[in-house]
Amino acid sequence: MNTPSFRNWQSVQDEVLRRIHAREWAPGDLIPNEADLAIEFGCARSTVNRALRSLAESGLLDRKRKVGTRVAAQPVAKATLDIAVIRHEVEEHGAKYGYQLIARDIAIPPLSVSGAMKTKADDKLLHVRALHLADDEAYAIEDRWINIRVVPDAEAEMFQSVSANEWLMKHAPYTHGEIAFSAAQASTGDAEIMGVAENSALFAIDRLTWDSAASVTKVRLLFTPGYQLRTGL
Amino acid sequence: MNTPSFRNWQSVQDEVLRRIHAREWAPGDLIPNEADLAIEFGCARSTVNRALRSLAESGLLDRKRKVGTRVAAQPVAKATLDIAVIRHEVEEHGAKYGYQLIARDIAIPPLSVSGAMKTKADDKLLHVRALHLADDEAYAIEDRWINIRVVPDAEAEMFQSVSANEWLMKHAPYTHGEIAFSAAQASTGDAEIMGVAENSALFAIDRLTWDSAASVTKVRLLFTPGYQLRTGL
DNA sequence: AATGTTTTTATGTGCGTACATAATAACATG
DNA sequence: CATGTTATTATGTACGCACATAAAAACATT
Repeated sequence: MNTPSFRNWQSVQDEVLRRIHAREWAPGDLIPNEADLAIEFGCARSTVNRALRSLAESGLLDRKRKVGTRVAAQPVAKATLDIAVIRHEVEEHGAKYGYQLIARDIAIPPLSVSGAMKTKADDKLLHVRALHLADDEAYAIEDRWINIRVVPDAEAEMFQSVSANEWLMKHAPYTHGEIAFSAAQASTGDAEIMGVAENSALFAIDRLTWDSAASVTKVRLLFTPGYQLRTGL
Repeated sequence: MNTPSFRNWQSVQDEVLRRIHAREWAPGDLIPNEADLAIEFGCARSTVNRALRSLAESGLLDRKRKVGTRVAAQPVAKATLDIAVIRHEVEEHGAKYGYQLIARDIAIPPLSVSGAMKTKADDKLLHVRALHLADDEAYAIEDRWINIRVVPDAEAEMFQSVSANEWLMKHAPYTHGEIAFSAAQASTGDAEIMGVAENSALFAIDRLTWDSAASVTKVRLLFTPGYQLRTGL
């Protein structure tokens, strides 16, 4: 067997993928070590390392020091979702973006919110509710609480024409966050705003972002029926 | 200012993150080039490269040859979801996993399925419907079509005790796939099987996987109300 | 047999150099 | 002036070496 010499990490990766896929290396199998592969492929070990590391990151390989590299038995499919600003999402679909502020006030949030955001139960937060439109039709309802202790500038912003969704992206950095996807039934009020049947199944995204130890904002986005969040595998 | 010498790529990354977060490098800003940063940090350029490349992969930096590296203006939040085998998902919640086959037959699928799977309209596919349980309660309904031309072994498998979800992971490799998340209303039949109210809002995952140019399987998973798919940011 | 210690081994990472490549800027040419 | 050509520059990556580190295996000790 001649070795056609794999000079770059991508081609090494492709060859590894081919072998996994052709079942030359079956799920659970231990594959040769980096040094041996480097010799076989006619490249440096670091090149093999780059290829395998990247495959491990995407969940296709399991690597352990001293033990070796094995093909993942249960290739946990890792789907990476790009959560963009809603305006961009709409415009990328080729639709005209629209925005309407529904309500804006500073109030003491329900305990579920102050609890999740770890603010004091009697701390006032900025509460913004808005509607995002695509081609003049309801696209998503945004219900957001903003920690004005962390983002004091938000108090001066009326969110009449710029959505909190977009404003915060620019003005409030965050260190980490949590995101959850679920399905929810449209409440009477939401159904009316969106112009859909009551109890429609809505796609919901709940996001909570943090700046170090302090919560920045908590938002729930409810999308009109038919909305799909898609990605490749 | 003394430079405390950043010896490994992680600490370089942390320092870069700190500067971005502290707005020393604001969104949209061009940051110093790798060579300069390497000098400043007292490490090799390759170490800086590793740190910046990784940040670019996670969407926080935009890099272009010759142009340089800039802090992403709209840090597109990339959420990576781990889509595991349902049994594992259930067991990780500390619940007892259960499985029930609802139906299994070989039939001509509706056009929506043969169209998406790019099989001939009169090609027969293996159709499996099953219920996944957690602590003896309905967890998710699986409705799956399998391309028996691509996975002939599936024809001999009855899926009485092993779910197609799990069996395919082991026996049918795929090269790529698409996944979509949405919300759906429970049909009368599904509601009855799951023991939930009709028209409940269910979380739906649709997945279509390919082996090169041939479709392997198309599946829709409907989760009982309350289900959440979560991850960090 | 149970426990602690040392060796071995495969991955993880750092370094410095070299060259490849994309995109821009500077320059030349009709 | 418009257009084509050539430098310049920052990232991208390959290479070979060195050493760090985790984990298992081999060995020694009680």
